Amino acid sequence: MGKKELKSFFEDYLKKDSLFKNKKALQGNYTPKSVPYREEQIEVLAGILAPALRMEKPSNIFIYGKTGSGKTLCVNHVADNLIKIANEKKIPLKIFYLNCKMKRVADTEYRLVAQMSREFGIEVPATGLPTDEIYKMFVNEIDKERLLLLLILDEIDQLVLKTGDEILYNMTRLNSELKKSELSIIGISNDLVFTDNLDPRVKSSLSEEEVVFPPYDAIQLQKILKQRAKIAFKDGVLGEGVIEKCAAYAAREHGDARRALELLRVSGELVERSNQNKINESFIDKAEEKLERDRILDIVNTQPKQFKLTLYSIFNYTNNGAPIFTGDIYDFYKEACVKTGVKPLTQRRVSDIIAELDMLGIINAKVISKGRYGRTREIGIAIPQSTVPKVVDILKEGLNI
DNA sequence: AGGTATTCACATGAAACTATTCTCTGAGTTAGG
DNA sequence: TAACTCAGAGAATAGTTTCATGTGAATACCTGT
Repeated sequence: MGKKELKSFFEDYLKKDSLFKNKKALQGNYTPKSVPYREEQIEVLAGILAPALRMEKPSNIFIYGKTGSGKTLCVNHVADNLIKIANEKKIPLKIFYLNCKMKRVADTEYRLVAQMSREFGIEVPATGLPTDEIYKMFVNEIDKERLLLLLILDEIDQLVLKTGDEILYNMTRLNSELKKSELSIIGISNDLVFTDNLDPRVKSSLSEEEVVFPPYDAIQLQKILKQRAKIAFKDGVLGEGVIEKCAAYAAREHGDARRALELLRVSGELVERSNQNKINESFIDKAEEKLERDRILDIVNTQPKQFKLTLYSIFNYTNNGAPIFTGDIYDFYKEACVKTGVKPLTQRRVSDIIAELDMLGIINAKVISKGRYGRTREIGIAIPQSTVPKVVDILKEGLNI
């Protein structure tokens, strides 16, 4: 694009009306005024937490539900209202929201407590102190005066997966160390069977109350989408059947409302970019493709070198149609290491890396037994053919091949 | 033929190690009184 | 003597290695017919 055309491109862009009235309504962190189809859960939550306003410690709560079923949204909704009232009535209530999946923020015991301490204005170093030391600091700080603490731990299953369940035991035990203040925990989990392999002591004290968020069905998703679309888009932009299709796609994926909204937003963006002014069904397919491609490219881009090398080996090792096994990949990988001057990892480690790549959904790696010929993983590529070349390019670039 | 014992090629687990980043502590050093 | 510097000990964390144990089913090997 030449200089002149570029200028007129931007000018044209400005002249064009946007399809969007308020794009924020379709973005992940948007908080709508009401949460449809979750009245029941909100009511239950409110009921459990309400004693906080009388300075009585609310029960610990455990919340289950698949991704995009409105867990976080509802909890925050209730928490916001609660804290508003508490502030009005001058009740010493504090609510923390921590997402345990956030890398380098709250994904270990130390960091969790450190993060909470920071919210209280205590300077805590990122490392160097023993964990019980910062526990002590935290306890001292919150126990200075009477205080009710509500700790919302989002994606708590990830935390336990990484660090074990004693962390939860410690958290629940904190109450016995606190003289004046009290602490309640709200755990949010995507994993429905998460508590099954939890220490029974932890389990019973943590899930005094349980709230389940069932997935939305297609009809409910439609209503939600309509509500948001009304805020987000200008009138007459949405074509026939668009909402329905978005809802159907998301319903297929265990009723993930977040995904449905994302789909709608990206469709809108694609339409805008192609200089049209109406969203029709075909754009939803394109949007889904784009979302998926972006997700993959993003994952691939952010992997560490050894993961990239392993992935490169998987994409480049061909056995003309025959199934591919861990051993094959490891051999290829070792050669690739020699070529790129990287010190090869042990097979043990590469095996783990393959398992992790499988978890990320880039490859399929199924453990199979070949009988007399051993037990291994059968590896296949799990991304659409059309994105493979692009991924290989990224890998080559990242590895200087 | 039917049954069971082996065996392969890794998977899976646990522990220990390496390297980096950061704190704390106490010994040694410095500079001002 | 107070303030400063700096090395050494300890922590947390991420990524790995080492060592040990587990495992599903195709084959090898029996056994009795």
